[in-house]
Amino acid sequence: MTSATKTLELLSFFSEQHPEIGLSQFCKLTSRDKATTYRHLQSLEIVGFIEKNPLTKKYRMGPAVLPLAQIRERTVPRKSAAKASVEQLADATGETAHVSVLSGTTLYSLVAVESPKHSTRAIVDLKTLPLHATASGICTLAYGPDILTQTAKQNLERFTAKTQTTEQGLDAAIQRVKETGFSHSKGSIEEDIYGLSAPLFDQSGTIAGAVSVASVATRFNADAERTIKHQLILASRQISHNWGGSIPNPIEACWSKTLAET
Amino acid sequence: MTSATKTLELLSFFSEQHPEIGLSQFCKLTSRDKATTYRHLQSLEIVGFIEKNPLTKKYRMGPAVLPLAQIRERTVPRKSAAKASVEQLADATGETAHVSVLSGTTLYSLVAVESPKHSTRAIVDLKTLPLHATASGICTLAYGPDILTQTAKQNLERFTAKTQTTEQGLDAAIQRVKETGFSHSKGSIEEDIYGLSAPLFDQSGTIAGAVSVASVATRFNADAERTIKHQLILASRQISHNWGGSIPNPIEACWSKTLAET
DNA sequence: TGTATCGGTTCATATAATGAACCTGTGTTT
DNA sequence: AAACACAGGTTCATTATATGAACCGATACA
Repeated sequence: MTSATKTLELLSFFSEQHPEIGLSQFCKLTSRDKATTYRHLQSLEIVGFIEKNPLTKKYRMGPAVLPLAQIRERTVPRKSAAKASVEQLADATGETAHVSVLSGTTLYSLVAVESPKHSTRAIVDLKTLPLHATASGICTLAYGPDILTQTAKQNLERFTAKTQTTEQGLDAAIQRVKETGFSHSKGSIEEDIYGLSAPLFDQSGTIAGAVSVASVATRFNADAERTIKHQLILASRQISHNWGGSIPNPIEACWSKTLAET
Repeated sequence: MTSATKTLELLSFFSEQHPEIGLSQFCKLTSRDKATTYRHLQSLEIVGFIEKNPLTKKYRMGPAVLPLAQIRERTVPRKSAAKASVEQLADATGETAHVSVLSGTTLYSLVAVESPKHSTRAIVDLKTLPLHATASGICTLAYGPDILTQTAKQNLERFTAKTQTTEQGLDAAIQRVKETGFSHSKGSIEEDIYGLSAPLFDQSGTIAGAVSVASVATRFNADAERTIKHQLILASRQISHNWGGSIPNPIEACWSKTLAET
C-alpha cells in the first residue's frame, strides 16, 4: 500500500453521519501513527480535499471534491457507466439484460443488451417501464418512496392475464422484494417472459433504478434462477458503484440469506 | 511536496473540456517520470478516484468522487462555508459585508456581518434582495442568464430617488459590471448607502450569488473604494472556492484591469 | 521494414515516509 | 491549585518506499 492510497483512504471514513473526524479518531480508525496520520491529513488539506472546522478543530470534507464530482457527472453519463456491467450480465446469463433509471415517478429504460446465446430471447423495446407490471418496476417500488407506490396504484393497467391489477397483489409483490432483495415478474408484461431484478443506488443513497434479466419462460428453472440472482448481485454492486452509490447493508443481508436458501 | 499531494494534483488536470487524459499526457503536464506518474495513477485508480476508459485506454474521473461531494454538500452548508470570509471582509473594510445566494430568480441574503469600527453603519435586514436596486443584484444580473434580467425588468420598484427604474438605466449598469467585474450601487436602495459587489461561483461554473460591502455614503471615497475592491476580490475567490467553484478568467482579467487604473 | 509513440514494467539508488518520544494547551478530577 | 488525561501538533534518527533510466511489447504510420 502506497503512501498516497493510505492518504486517500482517510477520506472514506467521512460520511453524512460522521462529517467531522479529529486526528486521534483517525489514528484509532486506521491503527496508524499520529505523526503519519497528521501528515496525511495535511496533504489532503493542501489540495482542499479536507478542511479544518475552526470551531471544533476537527477535519471535514473540503470544497475541492465538488468540482471533481461535477466533472464526473458531466463527462461520464449513467448510460456508459452501466454499459459494461449490462453486457457482462447478458453474457454470463445468456439472457437479455437491461438497466432502468428512475426519474421522478417514471422508470426509463437506459440500456438493454441481448445475449446471442439463444435464438429465442426477450426484447426490451419499451422507453418507459410500467411500475406495477415489470420486475424492474416492482423492485423500484420496494425501495423507493411511498409516493411512488401510490402513483403506480393510480394506473394498474392490464398487459397479460398474469398482470397484477389489484392493490393487494402489488403490495404482496413489494413485500416479497423487501424480504428477498430481488424482484420477480412471471409473465406480467408479456406472457412468455420471466423477469428478475435487483435495485440500483446512486450517491444520494436513494434508489436510482434497477438492473434486470429478462428470460424466456420455457428455459427458466431453479438452476437459471440461481445463476441470474448471483450475476444480478454483481451487476447491481458494480453499476451502483459507478453511479457513486453502494448497496445498503440490509439488502446485502437479504441477498446472502436468499442465496443461502437455494 | 509529498507523494500524496503529487498524486492528488493529477486530478486537477481533468476538466469538462478535457475529461480524458493518457499516461504520456500526464507526464508532459507534470514534467514527471512515466513510472512515477503511472504509479500515482494506479493509486488513484485503486481508490476509485479515476478509472480507465476501456475504449481509449485513457484515464477519466472515477465514481468515488461522487459520494464525497455528496457528503460535502450535505454537511457543510453554504452559509458556514462563507461565514469566515465575510467576517474577514467586514473586518478589513470596516464596513458591513454580506453574501447573497441566487435561487431560481430570487436573490436571498445568506449572511451579513457588521463591523464595529464605525458607529454609523449599514444594516442588511432584507431576506431577499431586489435585483435591480442593489449592488449584489446587478452583479448577479450581469453574470446570470438573460432570463434573470428579463424577470428583474418586470418589477423595477422605486426605493429612493436614485433607484434605476428604467430598462435602459439597468442595462447600462449591467454593462458597467461586465466591464469592471464589480457592481456599484450608490443610494439605489437606501439614500445614504453605497454598495460594492463581486460575483460568486459554485461548482456548476455559473453564478451562485454575490459578496458585497455596504458603506455609508459620507465616508465613501476613492481610497475606500480601492480597499473594498481589493478585499472583495479576495472574498469572492475564497467563497467561490469553498462552494466548489472558481472565478472565470475573464472576470479575473477585468479585476486586474480595474485595479490597475485606480 | 524501420521507427515513433503509446502504455506498462524492472531494479539499483536515493529520497521521503515513518513512529517513538517530546511539546503545549485545555478541560477534568482530586 | 496541583495532578492528570487527552487533545493537536512537532522533532529526528531510522527505515521503508518513491523514484527514474533503461527496457519491453503493442500499435500506427510512412
